[in-house]
Amino acid sequence: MSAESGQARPAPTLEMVAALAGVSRATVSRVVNGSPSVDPSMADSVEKAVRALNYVPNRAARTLASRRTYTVTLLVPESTSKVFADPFFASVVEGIARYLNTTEYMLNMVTSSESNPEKTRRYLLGGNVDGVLVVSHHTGDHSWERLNGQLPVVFAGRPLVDAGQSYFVEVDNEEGAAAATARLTGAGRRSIATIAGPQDMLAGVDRLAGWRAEVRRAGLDDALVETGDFTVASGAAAMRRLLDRGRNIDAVFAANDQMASGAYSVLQERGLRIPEDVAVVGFDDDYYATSLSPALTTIHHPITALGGKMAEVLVDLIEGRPTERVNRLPTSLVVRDSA
Amino acid sequence: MSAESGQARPAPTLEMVAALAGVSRATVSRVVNGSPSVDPSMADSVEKAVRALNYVPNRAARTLASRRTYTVTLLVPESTSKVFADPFFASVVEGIARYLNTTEYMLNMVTSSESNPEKTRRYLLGGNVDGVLVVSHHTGDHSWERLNGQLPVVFAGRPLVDAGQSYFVEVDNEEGAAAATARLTGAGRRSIATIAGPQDMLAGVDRLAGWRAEVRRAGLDDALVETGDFTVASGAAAMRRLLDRGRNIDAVFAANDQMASGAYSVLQERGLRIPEDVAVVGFDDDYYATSLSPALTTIHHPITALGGKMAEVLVDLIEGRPTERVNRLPTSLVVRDSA
DNA sequence: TTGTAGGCGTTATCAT
DNA sequence: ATGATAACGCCTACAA
Repeated sequence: MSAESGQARPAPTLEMVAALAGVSRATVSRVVNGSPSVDPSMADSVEKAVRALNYVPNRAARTLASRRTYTVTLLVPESTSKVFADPFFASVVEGIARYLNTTEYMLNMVTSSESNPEKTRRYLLGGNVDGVLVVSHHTGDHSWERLNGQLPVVFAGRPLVDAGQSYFVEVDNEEGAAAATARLTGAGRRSIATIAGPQDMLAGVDRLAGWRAEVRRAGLDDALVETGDFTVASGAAAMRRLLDRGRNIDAVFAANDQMASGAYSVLQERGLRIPEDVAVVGFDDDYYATSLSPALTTIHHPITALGGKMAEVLVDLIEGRPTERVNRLPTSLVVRDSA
Repeated sequence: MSAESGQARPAPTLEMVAALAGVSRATVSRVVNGSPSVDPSMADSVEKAVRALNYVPNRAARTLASRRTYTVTLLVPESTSKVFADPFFASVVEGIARYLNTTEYMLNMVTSSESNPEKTRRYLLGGNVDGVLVVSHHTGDHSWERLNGQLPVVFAGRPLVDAGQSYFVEVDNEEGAAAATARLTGAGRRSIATIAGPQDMLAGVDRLAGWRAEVRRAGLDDALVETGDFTVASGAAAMRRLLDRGRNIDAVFAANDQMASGAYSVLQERGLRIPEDVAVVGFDDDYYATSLSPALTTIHHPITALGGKMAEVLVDLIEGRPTERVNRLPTSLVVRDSA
């Protein structure tokens, strides 16, 4: 066959279905949209016609008439460059896409060029979208909450200061960190240090708070703190500083698995056994957790679930269903060999 | 009616702009769409009105009337689960998104559930999209080329057997492999082995062919071949088999960086120095390349560019511009310390 | 329960 | 160059 570069036969319309089924367009519309009040026999012949013609409603027409787009936008504030390579982002998107697949909503992505945020803003407010999902890495960046009241928006992570109006879903970092630490206290460890994350990031702050809460609850010293920036190297450096304090440390809670990885190397280079001499618990349950030796006991960070929940909340918002404004997802302890 | 929760003032319409500018809707439409034949002064007042009202064309209406959606779909045949976590996929998408950002096309993703490909098919052919981009991992899976002739489609990677009709863009694996090998022959290596990729994947086949071509060109033995499956472990195993042949090998071209990493460990465990005793060149220039020690000399695989080119070709196709059916992207040698 | 008819915001075809 | 006036395909009161 000769490949025409042009389009082919036009898609069947509601009207054609109506003709074939011998009913009015209104009836077809009702059947297609699952209206409750339609005579079963009619519905039947309509459905037959739909299949015969392989009819699919035209989205644009539907949107124009109903003023609903059935589209939600994934807004990526960062410069397009690196986002997609980030496994965190990838997992969130996966969760979103998976949930949306169970609905009739479509996902479309727009990376708001910081060069021209107004363009993005106008697009969103131009009636082209039913709702917005914001996944940023500047944790707490809710600058797009201005859209609230105009258009439903759901954020990943809570804002730096919760003004009580934006919808968001976050992982319960504090509880997770406390659980990680409890694994240590529960095993009789008495000198528990932590390699904290950056204190200008919510995850860093919350995880440190969780560690501190549990350590105090157990009546232990809460001064064994060194901070890193979530990288392997910073974890190693922090572990080194901790050890150089000359105190006898028998356990470490690292605020993420990468820093735990850094701690491993220092611990091992100093001849300390894991977990015999020093037990280690991480956070995130990522690639590093399983590839380390001994395998890292850590806190599972439900990133995909986070995305799924975001999408769920947004759809609820769009359809006017009552929804919690803030959702905090629980974490779980994954026990392996390091603690 | 009662007030809808959250929603606000309706977006300004073309009609409102026309009223404010004191012209007809047709004229406004012309101005907005940059029609050549409009009186400058008129255009001016229209633009003023557009800004004043912060007018944005309604996408659905525009689509309905023009029968153009300005939307392209990224089709992901795999099961949703793992795709996003794959760095290759992530980079391709990044390239696509970046290019599309320079156009007026929107990107929307649909992961075709293998459970129900017909649904996807109907959506695509239902006039909801102007074109399709297919990124699959089953290299050569062009099962969606059936859409050709109905809707423009561009694939990542060439089909197993090129029937001469589907548009695709691929990286020149063969040339890249030859360049990698030439780095070795050029340095006077005489006994050059290769750790080939799976021979049921195009990348595996092409890279082996490139190695073979260069090795023969240099008049060397082309029997030093062992195959892996692109994983680190398989690379180590292949290296071991190569060494166990008892031949004196002074260089190795690994079909990807991960297998090169595996080769490194075996080489080092047998006390062979890199590159003094055995020079190594990889392919992909990924994370492994820089984290290995000594840093790996490798072939840069332009994944992001691949995505960008795909989008470019698709848009050209949609707009009826002449375009090459097959695009082969050049690779480049990245010289580091292993060869 | 089913059909009629008006409209959703643009583009496109004609005249003018 | 500009302006009426149909479509575009569907939804939704409202009427029957």
